[in-house]
Amino acid sequence: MKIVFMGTPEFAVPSLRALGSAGYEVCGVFTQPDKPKNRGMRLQQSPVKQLALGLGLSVYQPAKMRDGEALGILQELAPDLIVVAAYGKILPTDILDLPRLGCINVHSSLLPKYRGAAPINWAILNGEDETGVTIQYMAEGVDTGDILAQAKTPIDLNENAAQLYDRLAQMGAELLVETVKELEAGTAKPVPQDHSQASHASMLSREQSPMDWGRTARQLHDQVRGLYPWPSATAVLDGVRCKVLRTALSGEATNKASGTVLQADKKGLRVACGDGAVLDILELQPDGKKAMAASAFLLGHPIPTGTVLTKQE
RNA sequence: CGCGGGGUGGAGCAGUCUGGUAGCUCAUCGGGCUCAUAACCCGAAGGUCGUCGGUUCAAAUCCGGCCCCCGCAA
Repeated sequence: MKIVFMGTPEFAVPSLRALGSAGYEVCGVFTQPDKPKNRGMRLQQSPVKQLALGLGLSVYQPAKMRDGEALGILQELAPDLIVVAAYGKILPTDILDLPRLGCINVHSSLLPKYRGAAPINWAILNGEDETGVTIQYMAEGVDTGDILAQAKTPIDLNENAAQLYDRLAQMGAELLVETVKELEAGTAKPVPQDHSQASHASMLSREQSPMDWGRTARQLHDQVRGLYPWPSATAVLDGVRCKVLRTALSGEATNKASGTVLQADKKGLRVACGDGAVLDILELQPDGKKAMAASAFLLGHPIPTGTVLTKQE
């Protein structure tokens, strides 16, 4: 069976690797064009491209999917199946209709919940205690296709988006291979989504970063781990803008105003939140510096107890 | 050449503008206090100030090259 794989970021890497390991013939890999990224604006290859080149696979990086060029390439490759995992482009129907077995997608949520760009982060941001991966047929509407398979997993209270991302990427890869086998055997049973239960996970933005101490400790904790590692939750401490990388729910209660620093010494940095619960800031990263323990930051930036933190403007 | 911050004992910072005995908080080690302590008191060890070169009587500090780390933007 010939498969064309489409994917771009790290999330897609385990899936591509798994297809190869399972013995499928990946006759072509589509990924986003190299783009100037990072300091110095150097051209950067996507993680999927790097793996594909390492495996000796043919790589295609069309700028558009709708100008016929991509369709032409695909007609020549003549895949039986197209597998998409976080490709970052929307496929037109003429491509969706091309492969004999259709186009399937690895999505990192329990569809129909969290359709869209950042399902992993939003599951954590919303305080979900469970999420998963879905293998779906691709339909015209983004993430609206019939479901071929799903796998659930609990979200640990202290798990951040990066950790969950890695786990779901792995789960997605395993579920993908199982599903492809079923498609091949003709035993797959697609189930339509319950569209009334759909929700949307929009793209993340840096505007979500500033921590509002009027929110509950749990909400802030979820913000910190849900936005990790990018764009990260941020707070201004001793006049320095810091990414807040890791927090813990102390379980303590206080009657101090939200944003009040209750403790700031070598034992910890604790802040009163809107619901009277206390958030423990464990690890942060000041602008221009490396990540460090909150206690280390305090050695060079003493913060008097009773200081009231305000939301960064 | 996209914009910017930074490299000072193990950690986080000050000192650099206005060259001249390397400072603070914490950690470490020793001693003391205490029923006891991660608390407190006393003392000690530990630094080629990223690197190479230049200016100077004298450079962490001024000038130039290089290396490394990080934030933003994309």
